Amino acid sequence: MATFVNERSFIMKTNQKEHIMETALQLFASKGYGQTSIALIAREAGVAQGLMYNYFDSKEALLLAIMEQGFAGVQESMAVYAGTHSPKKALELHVEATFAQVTANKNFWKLFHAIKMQEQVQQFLDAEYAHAKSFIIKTLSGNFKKLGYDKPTDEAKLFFVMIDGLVIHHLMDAKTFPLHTIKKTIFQRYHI
Amino acid sequence: MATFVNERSFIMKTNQKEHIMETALQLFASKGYGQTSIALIAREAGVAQGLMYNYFDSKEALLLAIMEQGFAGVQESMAVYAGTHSPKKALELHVEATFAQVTANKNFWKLFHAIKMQEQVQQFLDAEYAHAKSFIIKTLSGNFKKLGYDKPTDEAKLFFVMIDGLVIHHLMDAKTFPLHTIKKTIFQRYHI
Amino acid sequence: MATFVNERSFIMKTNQKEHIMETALQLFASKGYGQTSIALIAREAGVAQGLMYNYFDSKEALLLAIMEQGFAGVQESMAVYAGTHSPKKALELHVEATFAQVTANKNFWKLFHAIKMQEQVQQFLDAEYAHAKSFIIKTLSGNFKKLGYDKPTDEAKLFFVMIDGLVIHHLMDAKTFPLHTIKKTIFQRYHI
Amino acid sequence: MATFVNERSFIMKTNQKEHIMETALQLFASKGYGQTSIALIAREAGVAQGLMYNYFDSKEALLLAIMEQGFAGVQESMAVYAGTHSPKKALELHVEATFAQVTANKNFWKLFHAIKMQEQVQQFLDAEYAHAKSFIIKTLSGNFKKLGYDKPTDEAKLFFVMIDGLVIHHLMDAKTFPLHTIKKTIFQRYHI
DNA sequence: GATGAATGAGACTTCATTCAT
DNA sequence: CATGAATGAAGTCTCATTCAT
Repeated sequence: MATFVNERSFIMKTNQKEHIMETALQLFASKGYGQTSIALIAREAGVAQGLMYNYFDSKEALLLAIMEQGFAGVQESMAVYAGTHSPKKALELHVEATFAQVTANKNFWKLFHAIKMQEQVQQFLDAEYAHAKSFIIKTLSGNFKKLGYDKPTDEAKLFFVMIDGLVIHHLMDAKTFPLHTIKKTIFQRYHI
Repeated sequence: MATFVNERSFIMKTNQKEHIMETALQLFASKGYGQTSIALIAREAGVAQGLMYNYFDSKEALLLAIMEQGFAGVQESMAVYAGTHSPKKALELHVEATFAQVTANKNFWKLFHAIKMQEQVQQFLDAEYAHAKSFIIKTLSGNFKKLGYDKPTDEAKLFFVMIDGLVIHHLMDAKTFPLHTIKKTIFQRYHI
Repeated sequence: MATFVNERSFIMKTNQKEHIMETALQLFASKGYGQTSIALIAREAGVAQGLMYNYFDSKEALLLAIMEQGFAGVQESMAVYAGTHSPKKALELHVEATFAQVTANKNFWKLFHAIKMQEQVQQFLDAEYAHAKSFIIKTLSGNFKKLGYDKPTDEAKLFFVMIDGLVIHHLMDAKTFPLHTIKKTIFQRYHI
Repeated sequence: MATFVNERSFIMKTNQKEHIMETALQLFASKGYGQTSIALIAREAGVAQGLMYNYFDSKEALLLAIMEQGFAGVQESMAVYAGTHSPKKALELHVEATFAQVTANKNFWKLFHAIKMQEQVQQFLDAEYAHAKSFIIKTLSGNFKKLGYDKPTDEAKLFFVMIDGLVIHHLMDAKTFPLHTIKKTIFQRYHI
């Protein structure tokens, strides 16, 4: 009996925190971090303003928690195709995984791309992001080398910014930039 | 005499307005629009806070003026290669002109890319930006068609997001993403 | 059996109430009443926040309870030398008892002296404090009269504020104002 | 003409800042620092809340400014009797100057004594206060030595806490502890 | 045009207190 | 009795904007 109560209250707590994070993510993504007030998040989430501070030390800590959760998703997703593959298969999986990530997590990626250019925020993103970025480029570079490309690192960078650019424009205007249609053109270009 | 005085004050005014816009652009680009206060802009520009409102109705109007000035630069730059060219030359000129624009106007493009994902701002950007975007893609598409590409519109979109992605990453990390080195890889890929 | 359980729970309760009061006193004394939150007291005492309100109606009631407990100590201590003594012995005992009180109860006296000048708090202190103060002065005055002092009431007031001043400075800086060293000078001055 | 305007606006500015400080001092002294909100100060001073922050960086900075102004008064006052005097005259002047200070500046001294026991505030008081305290005790000690007292430093400390204790009680209850009546008893005691 | 003091709405945050469990 | 999640009022502070000079 007591166990049941504890479980339920644990679930409630978790849900409440999750609920706040989801509401905040949605608002941050659509209005921007700076334009989203704590008051609005609380109102939309249907909780009192003060409750936010039971779960997060500050508005910035809330943002950080959201970002970390999002990055955790990326790492999971990257782990999927980390195994040894043929270089072509690896390129294919990178694209597929990236698109799947973005599709499943649109709000997170909108927020991420909106925020990443602001110097002040880069500090706490850099630890996680710069590392992921250089890891991806190194991996891509290895694959392009195996495929006999002339300057594999430059090819990798170009591939990376192409995927990233496509994702960014897809997030802003999904109709004009549909991932799965343009993906075919990418695969043709790289003979995947 | 009076004419001279008027001219001088006109010049002063123009210079001061320009000076404020440049100061604001630099601060917006480095700290973000929301994190830059009118007080800071005035202090950095060496003018009184109230003076801003002689030139701009509001902080948002100041941003709008900066954006419009930036877009005017783009149109000028696009006009350069608007003439009839061979499709390859046209692609080359597009890349060159874009990179030249970005290099000459780093702060504007940093600000633009930082701001473009926020729904609220998109409204007044859309009029100018969406139009430019679709114009560029249409032009690129025409060139890819002339070059015999299979799906010229998708090729154009891919080309566009690739250039854009490269520019974005260059603005964030110029050392890892040098425009002129990676440009060569682009030209090779498209046989330019 | 039931009696035993009741006794135990009664003891627990008493101890817990005492424990909360002691924790609160220590925090009030070191951080100040206003700077000490209920949350902190509960955390330091190792109990739930809500539990406080089973024992005390409010934060102010907790303070009041602490103050009353402290004053009870004073009255006990004063009872010790309330008997008939020679006037010199009475003065001596007053000093000794005061210093013993302060030494045994540093936190309470720190809190008391930090709080006593705030008008708002004086209201509920006044009932207890003003009475004690005037009682002490009256008693001292009687002793100085017996000793043949010219203006015994003024002497009593001076004696009182001297002891009080010494205690206050001792509480703030015990090294510079050691009670037992300066006590000797007092005794010499009054030929005790 | 322009000079006149400048002068007047300078005076206005100065007055406004002074006016806020005086209002704040009065409220801090009567309600306590923690119990006095910025909103109340602004309301009492008849200005907007935001204006406070044109003159003071924070509520604490406002307190600091008030304290510094108060201490400046003390130093001025101490300079008056800093010259060479007979030791008796020096003691007399110390008492007179202290009482004059307190009488002229009741609110400041109420605030000071209410605040001085709070650990957190002591940090920025210590620089100014601890120095003044030890200077006064050293000076008094010199005088008591000249007068042939046995343990001049302990005498000085006792004298100091006696004056301080009297001031504190006078500030709380001026009727029971009138400075000028009790002063006579002090002077008799020390044969001044 | 130019100044900068003044405004006031609104942001983030804290915290005593309540209440369902 | 005990918990601690939840509340909501109130506090400090920021900042775009106005206006008298």
